Amino acid sequence: MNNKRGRIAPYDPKTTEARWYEYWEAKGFFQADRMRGRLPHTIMMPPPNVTGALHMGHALQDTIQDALTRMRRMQGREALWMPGKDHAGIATQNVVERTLKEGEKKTRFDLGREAFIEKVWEWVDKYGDRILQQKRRLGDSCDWERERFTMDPGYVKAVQTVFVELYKAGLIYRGQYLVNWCPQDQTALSDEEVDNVERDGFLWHIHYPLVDGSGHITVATTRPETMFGDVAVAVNPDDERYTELVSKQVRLPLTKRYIPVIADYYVQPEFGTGVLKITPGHDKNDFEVGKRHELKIFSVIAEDGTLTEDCGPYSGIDRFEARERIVKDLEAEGLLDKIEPYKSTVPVSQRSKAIVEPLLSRQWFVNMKPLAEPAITAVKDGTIKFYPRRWENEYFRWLEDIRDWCISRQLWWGHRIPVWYYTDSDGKIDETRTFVVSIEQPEPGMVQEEDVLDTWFSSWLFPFATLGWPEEDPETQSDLSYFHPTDVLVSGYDILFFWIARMIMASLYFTGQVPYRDIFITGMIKDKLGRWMSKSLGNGIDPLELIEEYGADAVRFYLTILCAQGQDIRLDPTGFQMGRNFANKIWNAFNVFGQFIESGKVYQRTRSIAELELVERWMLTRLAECTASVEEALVRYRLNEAASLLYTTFRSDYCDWYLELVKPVSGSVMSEDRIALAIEIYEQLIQLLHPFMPFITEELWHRLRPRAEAEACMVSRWPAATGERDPSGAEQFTFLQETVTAIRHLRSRYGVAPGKNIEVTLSLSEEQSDLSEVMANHTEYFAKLARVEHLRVGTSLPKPPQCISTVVGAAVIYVQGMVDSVEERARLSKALAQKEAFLLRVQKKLQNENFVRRAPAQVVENERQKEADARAEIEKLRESLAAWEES
RNA sequence: GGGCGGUUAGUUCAGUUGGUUUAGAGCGCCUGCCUUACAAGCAGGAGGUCGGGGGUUCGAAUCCCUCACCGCCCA
Repeated sequence: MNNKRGRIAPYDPKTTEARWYEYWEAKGFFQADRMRGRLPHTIMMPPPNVTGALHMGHALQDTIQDALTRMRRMQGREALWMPGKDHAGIATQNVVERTLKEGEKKTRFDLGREAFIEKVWEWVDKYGDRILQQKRRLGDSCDWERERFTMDPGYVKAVQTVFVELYKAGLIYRGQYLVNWCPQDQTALSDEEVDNVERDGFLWHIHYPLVDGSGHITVATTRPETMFGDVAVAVNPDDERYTELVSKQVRLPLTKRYIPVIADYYVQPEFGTGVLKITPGHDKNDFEVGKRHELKIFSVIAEDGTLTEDCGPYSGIDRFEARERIVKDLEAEGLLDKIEPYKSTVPVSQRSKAIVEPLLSRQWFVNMKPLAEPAITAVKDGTIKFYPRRWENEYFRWLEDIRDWCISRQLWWGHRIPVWYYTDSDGKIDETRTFVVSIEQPEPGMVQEEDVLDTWFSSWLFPFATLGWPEEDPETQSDLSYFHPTDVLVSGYDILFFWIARMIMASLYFTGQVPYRDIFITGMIKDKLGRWMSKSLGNGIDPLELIEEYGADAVRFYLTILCAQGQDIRLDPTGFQMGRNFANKIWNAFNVFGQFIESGKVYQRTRSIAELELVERWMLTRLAECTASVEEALVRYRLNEAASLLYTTFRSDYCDWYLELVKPVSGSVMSEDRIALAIEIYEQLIQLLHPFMPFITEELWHRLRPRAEAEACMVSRWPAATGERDPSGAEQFTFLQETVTAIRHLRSRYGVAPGKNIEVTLSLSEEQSDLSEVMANHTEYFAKLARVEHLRVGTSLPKPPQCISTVVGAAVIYVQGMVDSVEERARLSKALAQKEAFLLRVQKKLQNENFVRRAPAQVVENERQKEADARAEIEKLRESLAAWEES
């Protein structure tokens, strides 16, 4: 849509963004090739789930990874950003099960394992690429040719090899232990997949009658439904209330079973009644107590969460319904003492949100301690560095107290465990014989383990399994030695243990190298109220909608601005306007000189910096400073600093000052040499902006000059930080800026019509005499920037009649032709008061002997300079004020 | 219970090893303007005793202690 003057429409990202991604990909710019013999730069993309859809977290992390990759590529590194996707065991299986149920009204058991897996593959083939397609909209410059799926044949082999190797090394074992069991998904979970959530519950006080008839002992429990698994009641040995009861027998209520009273220091006397029921089959602590006292273990809850057949009339009933019935029946028998409200911590499956049941089960485990130790060392000795550093503590805490990893899952979709069992004559597993760990079937007739591996057991290999490991082929092997270890991992702290720490362990064990040298931990994106974005809350923001509305460049730029060192981000979606407006600004700025560019013509600057005019010298200086700072910020992962710096340099320096001064007046054209410099600076700025806003910069880069077929901004050479500078010219221009701003202030303050020309006298102090000539030579700047028609410049000029004035440092500015003595005196007095207060503070510092003696010389010198400046300014202000008092 | 992070302008956030910061930016707000690149814009402006208290220091938003509130992780 055109604005009121009917000229230029705002920048439309849609057409630009669609065009360039295809171009880059077609030219093979995303591909990394070790044969080019350059220094590599590798980033492993955290592989998104095949079931996933792009969310703000991906958008943020991809923006960062892409910016780093693009910068390194432009700097001449062989930049590999390795993409992939994760098979996501439970998530994917759930999705396919649901569609199966909705579509064919069948369960996976109706289909059987093989047919079901076939269905999952169909689903993955159809929808699995969705998220990676979405990532292309962001502009991700990853090497799609290398894309890997954690269920690719080669990857499967890597996972199996890892299992076999770890088993051979004695680090994988099978055992019967109390595991976290999710009754909903009907699988075991690792400790990391379980959250401990505080819930409102009750503490039931239940009488357990003493067998000798001498009364009862009262047990306090939060889980009465597990009582059929009780094997003892326990008291603290030091608890005198119960000393006499120890080793007596009690009758388990609602049953005829007798169980002993035991003494164990695990019991806290002050909790409840000081008597606990011991249920080793359904509580981890009780399990330990049971082991100490050599008690039996009863499982009374089945895999589906119902009570087992050992529970008499309650068998087959769901554990929570059974709880209510048991309590009611206890009450009926007069065995319920009381019910207290109680906040208890319950284990909840992160995925299904179902309450996890500790269940005795035979599973596969990894002994983590030996793997953890080198991983700790790698961070302690600085081989791996965390950004921000504080995540080290979290990392160490987890690794130093690491527990064995339950890796088997009772699922169908995933990496089937490479273990084989002998069968008996009925074809059933022969439990009397041992098993064989092997990738291939060791003997005909042997059957493979039914369980699959935890998805993270494949993800933890990602950095090296994607680069060819464990193939012996020298071709793929050299990719591994060239790109691994990778340079930096960008990820959120939510998967620090699940993935990041485990990758370090796996890479160290299997390649002898760390997987990456730097770990950049991003904050998490929350909603405006600081809540996690979730489907159930409906507070999620879809990055694709944002891209639709603002453009990918705008979304990326604003996310970069927000991504300060690991802080969580409360996202206000209206903020993306900033990025959109900035893109529009970049677009329009091009027109200033772009309208004069003759197509096919090459504009080459002929003047050296010394021959340039003042604002041009200043701009080149600013550009050089900006370039150096951007690079420094990027290398330190301070992307937000780099982005804000570019924002200010482009918008304020380049547009508001430089372009305003070099653009031709209406009707005339721009000189070729001016165009050449405008292009030169603009080109460098958009190159620096390219990692953050790849699309618009690519488009404009091509408009600046005739480009050869294989050229592109994304593979252009990163601007050198050692640009031409003119510090003293820059300083002179800075003074001019301050003067112009002061004049504008007066104009605005006194309501001078914008179109009205004014007459100005600039009176410099004797010390500023060198500025006098410079300012006098740039009256045109004052005319353009502040509509100063007549500028008189000199040292210690007298105050002209009929004027208002202001003070900039030691200089006085008089704007002629207007008077408002009341306003003027008020304004000058206020300025004077402020300056005097400032001077006082500075003087106080300087009068302090300790300060002068102990502060660094440069700091003291600065303060002295401040004092001198303030004195000069105050003097000028007093003079101006005095002039008013006289009139 | 232990650990970590946060508290800065109306709001969302920057602020590096304590001193070029007289604490900045975006959005919002006020005033004026369609000034021939841009109203998704320009110019000017208001607005903060940096959560409270104490300490270290010549000097603290920044370091230390303590308290309060918010959030996260672990048990």
